[in-house]
Amino acid sequence: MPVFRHSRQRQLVFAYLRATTRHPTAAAIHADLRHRLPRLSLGTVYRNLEILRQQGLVQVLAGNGRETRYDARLVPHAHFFCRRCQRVEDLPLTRELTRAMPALARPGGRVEDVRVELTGLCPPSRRIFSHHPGGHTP
Amino acid sequence: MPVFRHSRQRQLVFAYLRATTRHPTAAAIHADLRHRLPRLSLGTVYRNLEILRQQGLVQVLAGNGRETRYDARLVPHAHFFCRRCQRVEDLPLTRELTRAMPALARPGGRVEDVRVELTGLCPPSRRIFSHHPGGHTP
DNA sequence: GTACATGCAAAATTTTTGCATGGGG
DNA sequence: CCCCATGCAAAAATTTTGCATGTAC
Repeated sequence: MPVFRHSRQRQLVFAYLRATTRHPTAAAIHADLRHRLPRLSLGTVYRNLEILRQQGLVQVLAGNGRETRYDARLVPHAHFFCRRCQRVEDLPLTRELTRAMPALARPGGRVEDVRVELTGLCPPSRRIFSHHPGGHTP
Repeated sequence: MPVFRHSRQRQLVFAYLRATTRHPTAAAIHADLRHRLPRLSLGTVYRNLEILRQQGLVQVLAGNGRETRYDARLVPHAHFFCRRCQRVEDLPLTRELTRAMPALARPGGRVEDVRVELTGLCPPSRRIFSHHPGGHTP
């Protein structure tokens, strides 16, 4: 296992993720960081995200859509994907759930990560949907 | 919303998913079904998976790797991704958990799908890992 | 007969990688 | 100094789509 260094790029990617609550894609991170570091390449963003993930500093959100999203919050939490506005929202996980989930796995293995993802409509999006004429539930 | 038809291809894709426990990727489904239907195209597999998902007949697994995997089991269950052997295994979800999870969401929205995914090492893979010389925990 | 579905191939999208060069420890 | 990291561009991998034609209803 290599000894990872602290490059400016890696620090920026990590700091950016820690500071946002938007669960950005790699492309979004790249676009935003380019304002500060114009020569930053998308490949470098991907490479750093993968390294940070290996270190357990970054969580990967798979989601429904096709782009992978990233998150650097350390406390265990779930994610809510709104299928209309495409936003991802953090949800607190109860202690109870946090404890109950690794226990689902077969004994003898090793659980390294737990992911809870809900999909649906967030409250504002749901309101918009029900105001639409032509809804199929009059 | 279109009135979906029952084409041979769609029936095959669905029947295949119902019969397997391997959580295959679109490419794997295509490869296997080609033995029965040589002219089946990968695009058609993707289109049908998307339609079946809209109907709630197929669940999409996001996982860790880059390919999306599919599942047609109807009972609520979790998934365990082994990072070594790359297999995906079903885990039963307790009634309690099944009920507790939609309740995490903010009231006023609508939860349409819940996904629980664990990542780590399955029991056989963990054994192999600990037999490796050079492990860092002597 | 109409609208949905398919095969095929091309395009679009997302992610990874090879290589020469730069820089942290 | 020695690796690790970067930028850049090309390649790979995955998913979507346009179009002519087929087929379920």
